[in-house]
Amino acid sequence: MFALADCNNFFVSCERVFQPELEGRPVVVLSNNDGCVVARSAESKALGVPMGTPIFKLKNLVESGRLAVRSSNYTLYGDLSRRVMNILRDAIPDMEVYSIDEAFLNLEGLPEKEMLPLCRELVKKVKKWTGVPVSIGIAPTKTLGKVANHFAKRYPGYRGVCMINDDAKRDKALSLTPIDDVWGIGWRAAPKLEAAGVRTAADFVARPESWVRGRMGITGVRTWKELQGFSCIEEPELERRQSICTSRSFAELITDKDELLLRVSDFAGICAAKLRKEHSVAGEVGLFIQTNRFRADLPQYAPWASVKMDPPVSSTPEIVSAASRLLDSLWQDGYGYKKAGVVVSDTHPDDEVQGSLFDDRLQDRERENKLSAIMDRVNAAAGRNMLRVATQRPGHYSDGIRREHCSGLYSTSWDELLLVR
DNA sequence: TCTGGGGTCCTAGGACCC
DNA sequence: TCTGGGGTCCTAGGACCC
Repeated sequence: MFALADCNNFFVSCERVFQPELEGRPVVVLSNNDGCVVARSAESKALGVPMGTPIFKLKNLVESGRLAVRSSNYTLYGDLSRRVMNILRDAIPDMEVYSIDEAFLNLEGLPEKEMLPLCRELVKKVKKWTGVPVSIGIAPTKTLGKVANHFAKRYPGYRGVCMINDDAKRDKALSLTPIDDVWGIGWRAAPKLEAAGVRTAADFVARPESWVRGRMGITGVRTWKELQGFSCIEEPELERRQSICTSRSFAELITDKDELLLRVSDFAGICAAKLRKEHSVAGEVGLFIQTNRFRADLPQYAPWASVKMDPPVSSTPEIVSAASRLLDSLWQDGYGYKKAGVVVSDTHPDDEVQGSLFDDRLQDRERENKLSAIMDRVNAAAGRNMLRVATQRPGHYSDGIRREHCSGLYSTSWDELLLVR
């Protein structure tokens, strides 16, 4: 059996921990650059605010004081997430952290009658120790755990925990679950299924496997089996990420190449530091730049390019310089750029790098790696970007990114305290 | 004026191998 | 004139997740 622990309205709950005046009010948290709604309190859902709404569409609600707004504060959310996960891990060490606000706990070996009391205790403990409300769904597969979790969240009678542990409960739950609420059924597949008469998860499992396979491929069949209690979604063994992307939208359109280079260099530097943090190197560096796709009145341009790195690298100078060369190749005058991103991919463990036969920069490379290691140490102690490549931007990473409703640095880390203005 | 960021997996088709 | 069969690897794009 799995237990899926999922924090309720996580970003909003984090804001409320330190701003209790937000309790009981409609609240939303916005995406980076204050673009659109990425988290809603129960009260704002009740107001009918859809997920992903661009904030300008909610102007009336905000200005009339009926809706409270916060910019996203990922330092805070990351901190609280870590605390919640530690409490869960303490109880069930065999845990897979699935995202910032949810984790699968493997309950194997635990007697079934102890599952519900243990999870109820966990819900109370997380709330008491961190202030974050969490719900838990218990079931024989991950997909059913999601279903159970929905019920735990929706109906207070469950007191935060719902368990699906026999056929009768499963059938009932499936017949009450709309098909588009099922984990693994996305916005493309759901309308097609509905058009074919599949309105609930129960309708879906009633179809033959071949029908599902023909329309949705192997992934659809997996969901179909999981809903019937046959576990087939494995824990990803990947410790190392296969790609790392750092991208942002900008508050203003950027028309100056040097200005964009500062941002792109900074994104590249962040990617390099992230790579080193997980002891990886990347065999490819990519860059995309984009104009504002919502401005139909302006010319559009959104190119992508990448370059192979042989041997694979993780040093800041090398990745920044690769990104800079890519920008040279992509840049076109006459456009206003709204967003850019650096992606490093084809990652390998840094102790398994194979030297290149034609590497004429071996010595430089060794020096740059040492330099990067020193940068990491200094920046860990003295604050992010204290040491940087000259084309990286000085100042705080949120400069040039809109954050007009940001909450305080309640849980805060040293580097943010140091760099905040 | 204002529309996020960061990932994974699957599939189909082409290039290439013997 | 005839012009196989069976593989792997890579890539781009689609779909999904939070």
